[in-house]
Amino acid sequence: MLNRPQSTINNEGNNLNGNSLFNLLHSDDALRIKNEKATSFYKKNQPLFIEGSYPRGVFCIISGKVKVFSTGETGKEQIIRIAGAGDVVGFRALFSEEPYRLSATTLEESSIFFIKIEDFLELVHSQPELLQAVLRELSKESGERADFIKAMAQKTVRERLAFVLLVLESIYKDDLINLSREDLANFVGTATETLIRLLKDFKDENLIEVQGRKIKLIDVDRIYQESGY
Amino acid sequence: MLNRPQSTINNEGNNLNGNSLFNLLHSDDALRIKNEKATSFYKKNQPLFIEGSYPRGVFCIISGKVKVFSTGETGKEQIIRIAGAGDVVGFRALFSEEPYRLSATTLEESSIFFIKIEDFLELVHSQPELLQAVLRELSKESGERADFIKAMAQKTVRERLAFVLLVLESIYKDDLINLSREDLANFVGTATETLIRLLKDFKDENLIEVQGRKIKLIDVDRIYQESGY
DNA sequence: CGAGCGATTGAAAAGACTCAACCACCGTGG
DNA sequence: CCACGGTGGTTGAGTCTTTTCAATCGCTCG
Repeated sequence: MLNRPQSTINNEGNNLNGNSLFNLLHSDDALRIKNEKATSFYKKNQPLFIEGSYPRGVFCIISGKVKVFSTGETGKEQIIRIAGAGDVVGFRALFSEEPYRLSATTLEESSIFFIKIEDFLELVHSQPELLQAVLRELSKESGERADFIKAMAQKTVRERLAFVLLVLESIYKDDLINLSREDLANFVGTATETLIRLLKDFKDENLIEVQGRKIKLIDVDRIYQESGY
Repeated sequence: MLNRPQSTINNEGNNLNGNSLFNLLHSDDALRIKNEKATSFYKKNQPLFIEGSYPRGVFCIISGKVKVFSTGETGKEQIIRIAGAGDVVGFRALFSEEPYRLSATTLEESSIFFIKIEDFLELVHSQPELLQAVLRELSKESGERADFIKAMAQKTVRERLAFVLLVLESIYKDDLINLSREDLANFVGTATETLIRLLKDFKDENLIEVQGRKIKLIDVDRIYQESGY
């Protein structure tokens, strides 16, 4: 069996075990009670935070999807991560004493609970497992980003698309991948037109099926091969 | 005055204040005594650690330069970071319970002290400031890497070269930048030939001066403009 | 129905890479 | 002391991927 990059860029890997950041936060009783009220519903395309502003807390995604991105000088977004249910977003900036470098926006209706910065930091410093989880998550993120840098520098657009499709599959799980062509292009790091042409190639080669804007992976093994890993 | 990206990719910013990871480690008396013996001299091109192996500790660079990189399927290296005196290398993997994703190799004769993983972790968990520094450093690294991803995806090679030259200047400080053309290309994320041609352009435009393999920045402000930030 | 946005296609241009050859420098060994 | 070989640096030319720009299409919404 191929060793697919399921734990890369997104952090699905952690969601399965109880020690993930999300699970530790979510299973905290006091916090949960507090958060019965703190859980909010977000419509599509609502921002959680914006590049340059200062962090006020962390966001735990109960359901829905969020894109985390940075906007270039030309206005083009580079998506760094797509987060889904069980992911925690926006905790990096809490420790760096800097404003956010990235923005986060919902991609679909989402249910998200918010933990205030004071509460979060207090928890982190009072629960060793939580601290451990934060350190692990941060480290993992940093490592994955190094891989991403290499991919951007050395891989072709086609290879990156294959890779991104696999990552997205692990985030969308049973659902079909459902992203605008532009967002998909901004994740792969290419022009929208190039992305569309490559998607068509993939379809012609029976690697994927396309249903409107939705994408279904047909031949995962071959897509993996195409990703060049 | 332009706001140059001095604190990006490398971590020079921290070296000036006493709370940097390096300073906290270096000023720890017990550790320092222990490390009188643990400080080693490395020749040029000696590896500190290699992608895929398991971490045994962290490396504090007293003097010299180290490249941190990942090797692609084709054998081409992508340099993620160049570390110099006052930098700490190899601590990310300690917290992620993974093998190293990156390799590190000296670029010149270096003097480096090594802290064993047990000692390091014990210190981190007994000294709040040190923990704080680790969290800050990890966060900063992750944020910088997000920027790097965007640069790779959206900027031209020329812009990236300008940017990398500024970063390198902050690492080489008073010295001239002294890297092989290949390493420079692998940092910028381009082919060696392309890099050489662009360097020539920069020279013709009086942005830099070239002395053998060494590079001197002449017009920093204009280089900054060229970087597209 | 018309406006507007996202998706798609085509054609041309540009940026960057590859390949191949050549040069320059340097240390080695005869 | 000098020829030799090797490595890193440089140049040229051709190719290819990817981008850009322009135009069209299809659909939804007011």
